[in-house]
Amino acid sequence: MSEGRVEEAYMRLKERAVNFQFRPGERINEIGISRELAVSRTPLREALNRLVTEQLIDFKPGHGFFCRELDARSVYELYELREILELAAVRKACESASDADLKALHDDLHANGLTYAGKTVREMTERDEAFHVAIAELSGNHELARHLGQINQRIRFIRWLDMASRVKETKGEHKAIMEALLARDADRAAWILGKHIRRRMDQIVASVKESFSNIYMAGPEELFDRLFEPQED
Amino acid sequence: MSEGRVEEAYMRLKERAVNFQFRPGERINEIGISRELAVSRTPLREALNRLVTEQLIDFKPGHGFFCRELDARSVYELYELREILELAAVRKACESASDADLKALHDDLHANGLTYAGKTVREMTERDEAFHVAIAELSGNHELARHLGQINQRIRFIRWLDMASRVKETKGEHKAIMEALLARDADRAAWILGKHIRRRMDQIVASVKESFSNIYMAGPEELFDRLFEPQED
DNA sequence: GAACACAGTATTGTATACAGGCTTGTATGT
DNA sequence: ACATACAAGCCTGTATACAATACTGTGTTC
Repeated sequence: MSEGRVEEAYMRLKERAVNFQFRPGERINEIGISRELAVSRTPLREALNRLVTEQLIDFKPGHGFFCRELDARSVYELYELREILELAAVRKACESASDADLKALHDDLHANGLTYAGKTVREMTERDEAFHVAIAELSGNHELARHLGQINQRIRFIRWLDMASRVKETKGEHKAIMEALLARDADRAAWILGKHIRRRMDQIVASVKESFSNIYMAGPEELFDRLFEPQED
Repeated sequence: MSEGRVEEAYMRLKERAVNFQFRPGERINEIGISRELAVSRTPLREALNRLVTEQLIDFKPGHGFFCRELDARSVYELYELREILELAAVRKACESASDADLKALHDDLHANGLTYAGKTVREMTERDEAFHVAIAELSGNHELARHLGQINQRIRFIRWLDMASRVKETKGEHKAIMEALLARDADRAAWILGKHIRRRMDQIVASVKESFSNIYMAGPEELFDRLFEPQED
């Protein structure tokens, strides 16, 4: 027993589903994918079924599995939900995180999180998400962090689109949030974080509405791997 | 093609997993269950895999599927998470729910939600959860309601335990929350709702810690079907 | 030219078979 | 009495086969 063909298929399919390496609405051909992943249809379908409950894959009985579609409304709701969870998390973190953990996050942010020159959009988005999830973990509520993680999976593609134009502000805002955290100023931390999340929500939603599929068609891979220019400050 | 053996197995297994009709930690014998549900192991395992990502079933590669275990810490975190989501929802509901929807919820509460005499614990817990989910839906954020629903599944068993002794207060508190909602008084609604959720969190967590498995052993079915006494007021 | 019918093909849904690991019970030895 | 080793059985993990359904493209008719 090789202990994990399902596990591997699950992770690789999740990667594809999160990144929209399938086209929205596209049917997923089980035979084709099973050949690509070198597994039979049985573990493949088990993995797909896991992704269905995470809403990363759609399933229509009698028709098969399909790539999810993201509409503007869901994106809006998911951002709203993200804001709710993150604000609650940052307040709890201010209350109950240990000094050592706060310092560790601060040091990590300053070591890796503030320079974007020469980094790819993909890398910066990863760092961005990691910072936010780290705050959620500092709340001490692991279930909260888990649900935030699930939400993040579903909007990661959008964050990529957004990050391409938002790196510079992100940097300063993360720094400000971190400082408020270190000062254990819950109101200020929540205020900055809320602004940070809501900031371009409207633009994001609008861009989903009109250009989501276009952008996808243009080839997302190119975008993710694009390098940032050297930074000024 | 009968369009849904997986679907049916999924729902029936979910019912069992939510209600702890499997013992915590117990391995789920695929052959046995597949006979009971009259399906083969293939769709059964697909359904089980769905439940794994909902954390209603545990999976250990190479060992099979197991009934989840609920520890006190998770219960605490899930209650905390529930409070976060419900408070945010009730505030949004105060802002943006339509008068008609508010009135509909009010009428439904008064028609069905306030009498417990002769009802079973199961029925009252259902009504309780339905009221809270209805508020979440009134927020207009369907993703929020969905995540709340997922959290509720995992703590439903605990709510049953709790409801047996808490019906009377529940009734009054629901009424008060509904009134604050109708008045669109977000602060008051959130305050009451928060108290309502937090109220016996400590006792609940304590009771999980010591008596969860005992209570289970005693036969949960008996508890769920127990009738309430006639009410005084 | 458009709509419809039909046949052939592709694809899903499920059962079953089988190999390999896990578990359990027993027997043996200390 | 306890621990350990071994063997038998059980169960999981996965591939494959097959039936039933959905899809596609072509030809026919109005």
